[in-house]
Amino acid sequence: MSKNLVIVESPAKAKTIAKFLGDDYKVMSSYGHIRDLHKKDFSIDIAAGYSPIYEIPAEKKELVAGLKREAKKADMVWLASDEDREGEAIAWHLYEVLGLDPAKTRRIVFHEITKSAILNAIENPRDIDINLVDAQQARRVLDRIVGFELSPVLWKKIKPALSAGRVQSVAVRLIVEREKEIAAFKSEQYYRVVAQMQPDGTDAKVNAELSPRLPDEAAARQFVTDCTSARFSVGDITVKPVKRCPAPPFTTSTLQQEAARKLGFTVAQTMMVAQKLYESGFITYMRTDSLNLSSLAIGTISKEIKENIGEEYLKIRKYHTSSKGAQEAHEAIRPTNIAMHDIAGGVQEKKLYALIWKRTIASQMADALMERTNVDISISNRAEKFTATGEVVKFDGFLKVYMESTDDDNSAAETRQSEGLLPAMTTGMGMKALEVTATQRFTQQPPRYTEASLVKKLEELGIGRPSTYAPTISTIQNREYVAKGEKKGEPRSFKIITLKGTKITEKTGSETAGMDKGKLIPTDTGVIVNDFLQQYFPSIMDYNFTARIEEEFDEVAEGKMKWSESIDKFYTRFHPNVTEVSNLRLEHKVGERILGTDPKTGRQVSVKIGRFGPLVQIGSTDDSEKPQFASLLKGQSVSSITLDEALKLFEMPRTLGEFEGDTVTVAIGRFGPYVKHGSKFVSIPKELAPQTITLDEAIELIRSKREEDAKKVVKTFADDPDMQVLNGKYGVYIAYHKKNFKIPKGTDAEALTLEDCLKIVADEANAPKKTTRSRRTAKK
DNA sequence: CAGTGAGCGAGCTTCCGCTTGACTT
Repeated sequence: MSKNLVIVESPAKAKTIAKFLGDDYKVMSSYGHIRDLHKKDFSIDIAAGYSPIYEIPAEKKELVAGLKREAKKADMVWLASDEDREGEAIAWHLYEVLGLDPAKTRRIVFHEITKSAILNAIENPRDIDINLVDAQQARRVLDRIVGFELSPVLWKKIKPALSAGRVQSVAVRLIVEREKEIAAFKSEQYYRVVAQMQPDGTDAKVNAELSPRLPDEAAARQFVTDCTSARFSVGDITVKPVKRCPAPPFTTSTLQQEAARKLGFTVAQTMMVAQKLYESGFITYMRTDSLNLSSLAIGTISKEIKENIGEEYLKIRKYHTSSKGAQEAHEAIRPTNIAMHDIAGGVQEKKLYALIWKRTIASQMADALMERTNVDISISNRAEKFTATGEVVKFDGFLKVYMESTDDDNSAAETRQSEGLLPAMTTGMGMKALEVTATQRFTQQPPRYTEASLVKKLEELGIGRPSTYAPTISTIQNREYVAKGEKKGEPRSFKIITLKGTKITEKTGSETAGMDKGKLIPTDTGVIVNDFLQQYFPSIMDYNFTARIEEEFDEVAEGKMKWSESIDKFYTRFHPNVTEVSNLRLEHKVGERILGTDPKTGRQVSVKIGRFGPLVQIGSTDDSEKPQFASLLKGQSVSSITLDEALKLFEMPRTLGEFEGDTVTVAIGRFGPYVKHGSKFVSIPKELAPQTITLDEAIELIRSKREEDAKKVVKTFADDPDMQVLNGKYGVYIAYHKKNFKIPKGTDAEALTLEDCLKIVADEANAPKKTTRSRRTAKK
């Protein structure tokens, strides 16, 4: 029997530590927090000094009972949760819930999972830091107050089931404001002039760019014309060394960014794959904001670089976390064993591992040394100068293994000219212009956020934590505040003026401007909720709200302020504000826009957010006659829809005629336009418009839908028409009384009898709802 | 891409941060 019980947060960590400690120690995991405010109740007793009412969630009861049993048996309980605010609170909740004896309880922390670090921690135990616990309670209570007081205001004023919170609402604000910047953006034209030059007496070619850029077509034309009679000569030549440093090792946020850029992963995908790598023991913990590498890791990385890359490539570096609110309970994300260059596993796991491996190695490698040469080329009849830039790598350093990507792919393309070595040139040397090209360009609108660039921005603002970046991104999409959208670009033509030899030609090119795919775009609901919150709760929406409140929590952690005082200061201002806004009698519904009057009825036409999303309304609820409603179509927006477009939506449903004795109608539903025939529905494809579709086209759709349905049915039974074996997205399944059932693996679906099917249905119904996995299997 | 095709009502929704399952008919 173990004399000691060690409790850590994660089971994977528990497994590793158990190996170091031997039989006298039993190591268990708390799986994060074991206690929290009730999921659905407010659970804060405001009158009793904001006292939180905690409960152990049902799914943790069994776990807690197990911990309690083992704690009773142990001579000493070591609380080894992370050394940050949340970790301290976990230790305290364990202490309280397990009813631990102070004489037989120790709080320990270690910064890396090595035998010496853990033994050292055990040699140096301390008490639970109650100030740090209080700072966590303040954080928890504040977030609950903000979320649970603000959200109901939105239900009342805008639409049910919406949500607001300290983190998510600011994330939405960033996206909404970026979209407003884009809408207000006016692109300006300029002319970029590049030339291909040849130093006299050589056949070398040099690419050079004019600086500054030219403002308009007239200037560009004048410049190119001037070039026909100009003499070009080499002016100043400057050679300077340039160095580049490697990026620091990965944190959660930078891993999410690089995996998005280099591998095309979503942030949720990155975290899932990283979790697998962590559980398999390939990488260190993946939710971290620390840039630190353990001394042991640095040792093995050095060895790896010296042995396999070269001693001159080694440069040991210490990185310091600069992001606000970093708590550094873990290491940076790195391979647990750097000598392992490749791992066994799926394609995604291999790719992500390779990325982490390279980044980690590169972070301890030497700077890359470059030599950049700038050559000015003067023009006899103009004040501007061309510049040719050459860059040669003198020592590749970390670039040998890894190079960080940037979000801005345009700038990379524009500077491509400056790569490589320049031919030998000397000041005063004459040059010939082989070709001069002036191209009309346009300034770029601000970029929309991607999931990863939003995470980066949130981290910069100190909002959210490594464990919440991915869930926050999911939440704002699930609430339909933002969506990954596609923006079709606008075609745009641009002018190119070229001088070749002595001949000037002009032509027009075309490109697509402002196209975007997979970027985060606010929905109508997102914009309206954001504007509402900003108008009535500006302090919560302030980008610095979290930073300011964190400063106060720091004071609580240092024992300079009581946590309830800090909450009281906030609540006495916030709560009256909530009450006031909640009781506000608004003249219009929030976000409503009046489009005009319906020419047919003379009634008012308006758009707003309804119970089920954006809608158009003819008439008002005050009228004696009931108003008419219609949902907006995909791609339409409350902020931009016109009266004509709105009225078109009421041309549905349209009756086309009869087919096989049933009426055929067209309408627009939740999932877009559809044809209804009797009780059957068929979606109308994009090529056909519901306004113009004919009866024949509709019948064609109905027929092809029938064909598809026929393919879907694998088997039916004469004795029971309700029982069907169908072919769906995930394979063959059984449909019975509007419910679906999966078929056991390895069954031949064709051979199923009605009895077989009924048995599968019955088994499913009898099966316990939640399979509580037996401890026997868990132990193994 | 299998299925869904509303809109008074009654009762529900909601936060952020720790951590993994056991599910994805």
